[in-house]
Amino acid sequence: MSQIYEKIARPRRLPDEIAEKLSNDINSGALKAGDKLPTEQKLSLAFGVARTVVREAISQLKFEGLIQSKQGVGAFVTNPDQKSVFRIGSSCFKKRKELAMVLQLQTSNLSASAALAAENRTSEDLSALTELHESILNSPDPSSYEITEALLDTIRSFYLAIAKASGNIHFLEIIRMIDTRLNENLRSVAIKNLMATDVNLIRSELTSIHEQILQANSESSRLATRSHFEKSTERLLARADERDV
Amino acid sequence: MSQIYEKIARPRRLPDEIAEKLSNDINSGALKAGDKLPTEQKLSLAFGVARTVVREAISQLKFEGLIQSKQGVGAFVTNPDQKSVFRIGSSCFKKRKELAMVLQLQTSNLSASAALAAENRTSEDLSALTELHESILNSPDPSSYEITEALLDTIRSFYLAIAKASGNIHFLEIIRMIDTRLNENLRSVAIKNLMATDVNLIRSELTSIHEQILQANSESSRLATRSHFEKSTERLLARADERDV
DNA sequence: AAAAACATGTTGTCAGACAACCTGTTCTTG
DNA sequence: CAAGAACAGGTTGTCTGACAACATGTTTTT
Repeated sequence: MSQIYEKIARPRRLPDEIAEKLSNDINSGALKAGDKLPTEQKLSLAFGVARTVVREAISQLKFEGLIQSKQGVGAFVTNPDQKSVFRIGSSCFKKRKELAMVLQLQTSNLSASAALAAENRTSEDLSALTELHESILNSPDPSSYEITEALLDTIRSFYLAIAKASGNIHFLEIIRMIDTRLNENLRSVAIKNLMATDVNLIRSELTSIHEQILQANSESSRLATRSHFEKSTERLLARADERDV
Repeated sequence: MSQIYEKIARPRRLPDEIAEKLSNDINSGALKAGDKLPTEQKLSLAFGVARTVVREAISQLKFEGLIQSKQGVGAFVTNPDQKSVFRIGSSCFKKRKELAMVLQLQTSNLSASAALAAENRTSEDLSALTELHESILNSPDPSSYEITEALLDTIRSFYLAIAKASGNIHFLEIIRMIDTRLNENLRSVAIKNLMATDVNLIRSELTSIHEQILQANSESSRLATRSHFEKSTERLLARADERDV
């Protein structure tokens, strides 16, 4: 969020590529639950890589819960309800409809966080929220790209502060994860969208959220947050409709 | 859900052990964001295992987003806000308060799913929901452990059917994941709790959810689901208070 | 002084070997 | 003949050593 010029274009490693191919085969149904994977030797031959590479790939998928392996027998695709992690793939930001699903998820979790925050917020949470809120109110109107970028990050921090104030670590973690993925895939769209929006509208929506959490009004916090996110989603999707995404 | 006698006591593999140790060091703060991990050679020496084992462990943590590595330089702990997966560890079911957090998360996501389900349900979704609902209504009252077990699984399937009917794959996946973890860690408590509860109460709550989704009433579905889950949580926590968890 | 070459350390990949384990087959033994 | 033991083959788990690819700091050359 703070550092700039990061994360661009790291070269893909072989294990990652293979893990993705296997993962796709599983998700696409080419490999069904209970199926036995080809042996590591066959896979390494088929992909033309060393067995260690295949093993690292399988190790990742085991960690994710997609695969279980038994020594001396083989590796098997597990039932989908044995997955032990939740992740959002990069492919989920391609189409407008898929993007909408991710935003629905974020909306749901942040609304619930806001409701909990109204009940559980500590004084540190409150001062953090207030500080970010003031910063948003006092920020210059988005004219340049850079200014808008800073505003966006402040708003994102405000969201995360709500998640933290909920007192529920799981909400913080999942919201943070989704925020990260959204930022990775949609940052430029979000910024352009923000530049084309009436910022005072957003300010008033966020003020309402802040106000309700401040007053420890759980249900109102939930509704204000949901309302804000649903509007934000509409704005973003309208924008995403026109262009790159 | 259907198969019995599973999942007990598989021997831990070395990479998993090492991944967990490193993961703990990161979560406990012994390794902070930006820190450089010891080299693979030093780690393999320190743990007394081969470098391939260390590499598999690191590969898992990279996959999780906890670590980034640069060829020729080293491996580094990433900021917590770069994690690309969401997972709930087994430690989150130990204490009553931690369990409550997991249940809050499930409540939030299932409520949102129900609201979406009321809008997006297909006819297949409806028949699946109706069938499960009828099955719950007609189920014998929980007397024996086995009967209660079957009822619990039917109710769980009903929840998952709601998630599926939302039409949002992410809700289905995260709800399924949480359900799996809850079932792994709390199944026996949940069954005993169900045996000690007035099942007609639960039946009427679920009927209300079913009814509202059937009538495509989004907000009522949301509220009915939240209400049901909050009551369920209370019942379960009261029970968990007394005993094993 | 700047650029090129080199040295060193680290991760990424490769190849081969053996250990641990599972399964089915064959052999032994009662 | 049947039950158990021994064996054989295949697969995953671990180990070892080597080299390639890359980054960084040092030395040498121009």
